[in-house]
Amino acid sequence: MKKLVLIDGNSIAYRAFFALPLLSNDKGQFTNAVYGFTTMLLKVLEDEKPSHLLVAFDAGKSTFRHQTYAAYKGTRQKTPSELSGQIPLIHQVLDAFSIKRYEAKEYEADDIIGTQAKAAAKEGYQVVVITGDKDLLQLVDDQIEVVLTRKGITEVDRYNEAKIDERYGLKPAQIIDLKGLMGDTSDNIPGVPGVGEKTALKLLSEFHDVETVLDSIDQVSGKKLKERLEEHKEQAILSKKLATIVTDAPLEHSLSSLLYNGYEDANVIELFKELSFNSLLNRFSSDDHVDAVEMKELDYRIVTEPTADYFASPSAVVVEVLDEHYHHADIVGISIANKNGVIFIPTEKAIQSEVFRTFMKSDEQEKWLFDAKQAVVALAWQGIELNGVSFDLQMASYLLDPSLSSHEISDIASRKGSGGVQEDEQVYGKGAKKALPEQGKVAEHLSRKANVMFELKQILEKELKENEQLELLTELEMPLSIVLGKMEKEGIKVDRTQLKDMGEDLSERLSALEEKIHEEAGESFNINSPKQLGVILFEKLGLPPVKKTKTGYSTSADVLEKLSGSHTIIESILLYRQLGKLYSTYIEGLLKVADKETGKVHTRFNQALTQTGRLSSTDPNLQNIPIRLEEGRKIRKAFVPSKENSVIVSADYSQIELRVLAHISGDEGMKEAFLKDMDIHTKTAMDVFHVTEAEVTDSMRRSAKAVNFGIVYGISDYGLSQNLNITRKEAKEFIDRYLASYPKVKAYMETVVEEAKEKGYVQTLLARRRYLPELTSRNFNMRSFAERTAMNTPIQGTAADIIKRAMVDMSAELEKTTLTATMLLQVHDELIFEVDEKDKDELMKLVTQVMEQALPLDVPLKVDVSSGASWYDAK
DNA sequence: CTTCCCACGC
DNA sequence: GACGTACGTGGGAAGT
Repeated sequence: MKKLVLIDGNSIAYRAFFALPLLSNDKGQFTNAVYGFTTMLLKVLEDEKPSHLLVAFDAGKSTFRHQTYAAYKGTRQKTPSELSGQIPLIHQVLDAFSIKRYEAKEYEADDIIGTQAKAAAKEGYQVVVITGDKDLLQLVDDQIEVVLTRKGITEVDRYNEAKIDERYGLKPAQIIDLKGLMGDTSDNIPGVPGVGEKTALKLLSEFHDVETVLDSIDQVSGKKLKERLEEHKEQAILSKKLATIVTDAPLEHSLSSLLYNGYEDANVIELFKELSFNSLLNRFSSDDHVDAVEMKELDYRIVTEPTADYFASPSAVVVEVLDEHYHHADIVGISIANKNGVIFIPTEKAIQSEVFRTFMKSDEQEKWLFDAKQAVVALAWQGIELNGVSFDLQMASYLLDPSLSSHEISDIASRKGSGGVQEDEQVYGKGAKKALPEQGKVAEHLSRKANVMFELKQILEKELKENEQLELLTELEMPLSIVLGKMEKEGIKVDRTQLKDMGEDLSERLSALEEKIHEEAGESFNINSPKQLGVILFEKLGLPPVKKTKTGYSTSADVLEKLSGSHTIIESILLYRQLGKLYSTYIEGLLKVADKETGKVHTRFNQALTQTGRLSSTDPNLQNIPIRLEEGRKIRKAFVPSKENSVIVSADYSQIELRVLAHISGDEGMKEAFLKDMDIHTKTAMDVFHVTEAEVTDSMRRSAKAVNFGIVYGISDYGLSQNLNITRKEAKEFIDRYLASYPKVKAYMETVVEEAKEKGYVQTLLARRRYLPELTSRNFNMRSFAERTAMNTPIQGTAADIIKRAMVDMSAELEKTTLTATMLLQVHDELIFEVDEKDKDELMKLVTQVMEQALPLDVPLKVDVSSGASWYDAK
């Protein structure tokens, strides 16, 4: 299908200019309209996938309309110079995208579009017009659609004939009659005074068009209206003529010349850099479109018998693991780049090579990697030790800006202008189609990666230094990744038999419950389907729907809890959900990933993902094993020591975030709580409600706890109101009282937002950064969210820094001692170990000491530690 | 294969 | 006053 997209250049530029704040690049050029136009353009290319494309511009000067009607566009304000200066830049963007643009002296963009649209439709094309100008709706027919910007530039409405009928009750051709009657102030088209949209639509529904209206004035109801129509007859005809888009303007190009063949990435990247469109560069480079970056020749050698002269210090080393589940995964191959050149070694040859193994093991031979943890773990499973990692490109990229969606080598490369590396997805494919290409292609791809890493290391290291983040990388995250790698490889043992037993019990109870629920509902249905459940509850049983989701009734737990008591089915459903979750996610889920022989699960900690600096855990996620409800907590009984005579030890920080807040803000009241080791929620209740410790009621403590919780996670007054089931106003008052009780916390909250606005980012005690461009957003929500994030991230992020440092320290301590103890897991503020019983007491003492001393604050850090035969018992 | 809803942890 | 509201991972349903 041939598809022509016509873009109204001036109209979109104009919209973009007013929709976005007045941005400028480092050369002082204003770029907001260019930016908005470009985002729209990218969206159109992606959504519409045009085979033919044209952007039309107004030539400016005098068109036939001015000659017809001198006052045409007479009231329009002169285009602001900040915008007109951007038009040539928009032209440059189009040139970079190899998109044809056009302007004609005597005609407006509308007329070019009208002419082109009708001509193309005649040839059988599907046509889409992109504009902000409603006038163009008149072009719509069964082959032509008009996409109108609604608010800003991203929100659009798509008009076909049906949609126009729905909106106006008119045929597309009647749009000009509408304009003829009501006029258009922005173009200074007069229309008939006193006739607005309502009256015009009424007249048109009765008489169809301007001419018929004017011929039938005597039939029009309303004396005043009759007079006006009579008086402004000619003006109405003229107005209609002005609003009519020309569809037979002379065009100097053929339709086939609008054929769109895509663009050269390099051209676009170059221009985006010039314009400082960094965010687009990111998005752009992660897109998998059209032509690949042109590649320079790279000299590399496939080596099957590595000799010492191929290795040097430092070397960039690529250890390619195709499966993201890198435990037990095959290594595709290895590439090494250094001063002696670039080589590729097939995996089996590398594993057999003594000289390679020695090189990898050596502490002295410096190696730069991308995701060192993955390499360490994958190699360890192959019996190869990796030491001497002195730079990790992925970690570096993450620390420089955790918000970037990709820290892939190819993306970092194109971001930094190095190019020359294909996306992994382009080389290997994705999903079911993922496969290994011939060795030559793999060798080249890996070699290019290694080669570019050599260059990128210098660039990112320099940026880290400028940010004073190099130490964070080399002294914290990189040592930590080695520690995490060991923990992942070690794994934690789950008792499969116990899980199966629990599973059988659950499964029986679930069947019984299912039967009961179907009985209570009076029919059988899928309880796991929110859609079906909603119909049963709110239609069949007639319960009041409390909340709606985008797609129907909400059946979430908090909704059901509000309904509990109104029908016995509710409680059954809540229990069914609870048990169902346990069964599918935790019993089945864990059994699926537990090694059949060893019973161990080997999670992967993602160290380069969260915006706050925390870790995350996948396959399985061991950071969300149930604890709150006893039923679920029992799952933890299945997590047991892997060795004989050993126990599980759990050590968790008590209130680490609030301690960090007390330290950062320096608030005396809050510090006092921790210096005196008081219960923080009780202390908060005392301070907020101005009562003595003895007077604090359960409800007061619960509210205080919810506010403390809110502070730690950066929730809004709305979030707090939901938590406490109170009104938003009450929640806000509560927060205000809290801040009044802790004045330095209030001051901190204010200054941190101010500073973040100035600098563009917030940071933790150990210089972890998070950029918050939304702080200057005009959208209240986005701005508020950014403000809460600014307050919260230094707190949560510093807590993450602290436990990370404790892990690195603890690992070093364990290596120094003869304790038979292994670190197994981290759950944000908790560390889990396995230890021989004889060393239990010593380990508990050591871990407490290390964790409490990890980072000295103005208040003490407190660690609760306990042990038991399973994770459940270590409480 | 993707999106939505829901639920678990900190 | 509207806006739609901590960070993650994963399972099942349902729509493409």
